[in-house]
Amino acid sequence: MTTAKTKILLAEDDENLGLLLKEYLNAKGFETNLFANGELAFRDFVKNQYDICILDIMMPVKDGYTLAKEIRQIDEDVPIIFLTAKSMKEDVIEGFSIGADDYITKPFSMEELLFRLEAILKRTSSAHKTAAIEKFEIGKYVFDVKKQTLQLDDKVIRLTTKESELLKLLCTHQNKILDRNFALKTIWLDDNYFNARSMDVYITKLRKYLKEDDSVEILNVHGKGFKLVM
Amino acid sequence: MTTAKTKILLAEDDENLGLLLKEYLNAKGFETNLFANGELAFRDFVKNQYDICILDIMMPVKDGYTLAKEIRQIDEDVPIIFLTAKSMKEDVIEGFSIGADDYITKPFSMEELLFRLEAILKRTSSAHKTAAIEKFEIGKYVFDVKKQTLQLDDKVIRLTTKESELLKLLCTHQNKILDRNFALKTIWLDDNYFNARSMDVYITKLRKYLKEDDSVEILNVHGKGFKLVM
DNA sequence: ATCATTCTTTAACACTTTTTAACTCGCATT
DNA sequence: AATGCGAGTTAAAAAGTGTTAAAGAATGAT
Repeated sequence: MTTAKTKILLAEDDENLGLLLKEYLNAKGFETNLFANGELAFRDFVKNQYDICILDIMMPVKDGYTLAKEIRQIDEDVPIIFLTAKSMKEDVIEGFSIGADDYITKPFSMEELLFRLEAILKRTSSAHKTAAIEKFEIGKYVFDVKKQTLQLDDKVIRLTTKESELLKLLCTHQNKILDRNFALKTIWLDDNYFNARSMDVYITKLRKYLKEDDSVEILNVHGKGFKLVM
Repeated sequence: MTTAKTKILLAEDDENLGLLLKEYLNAKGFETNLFANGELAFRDFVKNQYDICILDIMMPVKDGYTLAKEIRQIDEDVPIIFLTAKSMKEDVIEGFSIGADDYITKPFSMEELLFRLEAILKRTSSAHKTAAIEKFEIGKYVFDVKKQTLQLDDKVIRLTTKESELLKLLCTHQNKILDRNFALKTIWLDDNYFNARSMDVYITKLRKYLKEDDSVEILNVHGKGFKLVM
């Protein structure tokens, strides 16, 4: 039996660094595909199966963060590592790193990258088998995150992506306050006024879906966020 | 079903001690996230679900006591252990330990920490299942903390967050004086003049809600605070 | 490509929550 | 009784939220 090589998607606009990384990783036994911007990387990601993605944040045409978000749209699980400039503020990186498995600040050593890479692959490959089904019980409802459905007895409500993302955040914070801005940055990527209003609209929708069970409620905490209590 | 690791939030500014504790706890099967100050710890707490918090009192930027209060704002139940310097007076510690499940004076052995940790987890994890409903009987009223409702016979009054928080504090101090500044710092985080006046407005509101039962009263203790008697 | 459908955002308006202001009353110390 | 400060109360201001409908985008089928 032949063990397939671990496939790496590498998005890096700096050609020197990109080729260097590719050479190094391939020498270490990986199969690396390099793309000069997020657009090209994404087009290839759609067509191929990758085990891990290494994305530079700063890239022309499509930046790494946007790319990561798009990758997440079609694959919730593939590990993503960000490459960030050291000059970036910690809180910015923190925002970026949401949904990422790790980030490395430039300049970094090849060894460091390899180390983290292996740590993540180890961690995710074992977790992969168990984390397949993710369901929440919300009162009498059953919320299937992956299938984006909300089930009550024999009635199945199909949720949209945004509805599902928001409900998932509420569930993971159940009986705690889900901070408005956190939710906005996580789901909408930007906590501006319009996105905030959009979120309010979705809260209304979720409340409508959940109104059949009085033991479940989405409370508002003025100026802070929302709380799913049950 | 997979048993998830118990997640520990560790806030400790002494890097040596912090890493040591983290290593030790992880070796014992916990998943520990270490933060160098209260600010960083809080930011992460908002985003993640922790099973227990271990907070050093003395920390730069944001001390452990302040952090604990903010944590309590969004999570009433998560166990909190304080790490305190031995030099602290007992009465100070007592004040600090309000809302905490335990405190350990430095220096302490790893074994001691582990012992207390497990004791608390045992205690709270079993309580968790029952303590889901937190209700107070206030005369003929029933106050549901989680759902922020005040019920009298078949009439249900929906309380706002601030109303609910204040009433809860009054209930936990029933027939005892609820200190003004304590309440302000707990709910408003700051005991300035305007917040104090705001609190007075809320006292008026609560009195109105509770006026149907003469056996219940919110008394003022001049210059000290308020007392819910019944 | 075009149309129909679904999802998401924007707009509009009503309503709530919280804070601030203003005025009044009461307690305590002189 | 006079003073000063704390507290009681009401109302308005300021900010935030609830809700519905329609516009705009994205998606999928013909």
